[in-house]
Amino acid sequence: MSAPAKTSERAICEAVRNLLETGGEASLSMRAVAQAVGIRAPSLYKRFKSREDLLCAAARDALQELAELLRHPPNDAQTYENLERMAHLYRKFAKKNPRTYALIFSSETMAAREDLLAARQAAAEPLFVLLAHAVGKDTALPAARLLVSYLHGFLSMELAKTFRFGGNIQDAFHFGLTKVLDSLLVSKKLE
Amino acid sequence: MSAPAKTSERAICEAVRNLLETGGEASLSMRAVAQAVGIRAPSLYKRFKSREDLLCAAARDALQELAELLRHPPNDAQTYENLERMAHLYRKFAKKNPRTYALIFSSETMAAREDLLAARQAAAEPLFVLLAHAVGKDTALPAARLLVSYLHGFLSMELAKTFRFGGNIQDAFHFGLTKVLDSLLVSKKLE
DNA sequence: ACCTGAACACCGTTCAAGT
DNA sequence: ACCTGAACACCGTTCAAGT
Repeated sequence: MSAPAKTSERAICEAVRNLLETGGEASLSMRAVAQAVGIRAPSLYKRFKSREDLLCAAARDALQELAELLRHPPNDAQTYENLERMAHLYRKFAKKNPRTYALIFSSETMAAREDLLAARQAAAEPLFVLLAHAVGKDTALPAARLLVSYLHGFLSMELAKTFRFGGNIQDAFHFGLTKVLDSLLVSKKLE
Repeated sequence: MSAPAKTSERAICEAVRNLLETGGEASLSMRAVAQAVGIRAPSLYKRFKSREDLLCAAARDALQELAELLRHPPNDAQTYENLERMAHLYRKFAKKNPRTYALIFSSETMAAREDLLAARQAAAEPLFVLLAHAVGKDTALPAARLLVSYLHGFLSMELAKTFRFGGNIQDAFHFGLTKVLDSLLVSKKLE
């Protein structure tokens, strides 16, 4: 006879993300996660083959949420404004889920995990499409790498509290974003 | 009678960095570090009050090395060329010490550690000085934040193997760097 | 002062046993 | 099929004892 499932993969991912944001990685023991969803640690291994697998599932969950967020820009606006808007949505997501955001990019856990690389790629897709349309296929790739590098770098440093000389951080973000977009879309913007 | 010191803080930091680069964070147990310098784990606590302290010391060590590397640009060159050169030195350091580089910026361990924030600031200082000279005091801060965000973001993604669509990565780095520097120094460059 | 072995509470993971 | 308690090897850390 089947023991009824007390939880679900979905609920576990949610619990992981909540625990992570509340208490940091240190609070993410298998026992703590299990308790949060009302089971015991060994049961988690029926659904995830290791702790790393569990964290990756939570990261994938967050990446899907991010992809969703970026998927539907209002397409009546200019390319430039759409890119600007997506950048601010990206920042908003990172600031709302700082530790999950760090998890997504924690190289040690995540590099070389095919599913996660694909999920990151999917999240970056709408941005890539906009850029391809704006700068042409030839430069779309390096252009995307510039924009994504700036976004990730800024957020990474902002969340790690590396910006310590005051000044308005929001303004600094917008300043850099404008420089990056301008440098990529100069000709486009003048049309 | 004093038991003679079998090792030094210096040697321990070196061992930590070697172990880290060789085997990743997983191989960085207190027992493994101790063994690498010929002592037992409890002795490490005479010098560092916790594992986190030990990792921070290694990170500080690496940051000092980076600061040294960036400290002496040939000042007969143009500001633009100096910035370009520093950016490539920064990338070279990160690629040579990928896991140590990740450690330096691992937010969870490192945020809010005053000594590390100061060390990061010291490493960024020469870059900041060059920019202040180039764009003026008013915009030096956001300009530095843009450049540093780009550098860190690009390296962070490159080391995490996030760039998966081929294309020459070195070229992409230079492409983005040129866009960033141009957008900041347009007027300067025309002089 | 610095080093050590023994011990503590904790962790990820396995496994045989229950329903 | 899913859940469980007991057990394993490991970990960071403490401490009393050695020199």
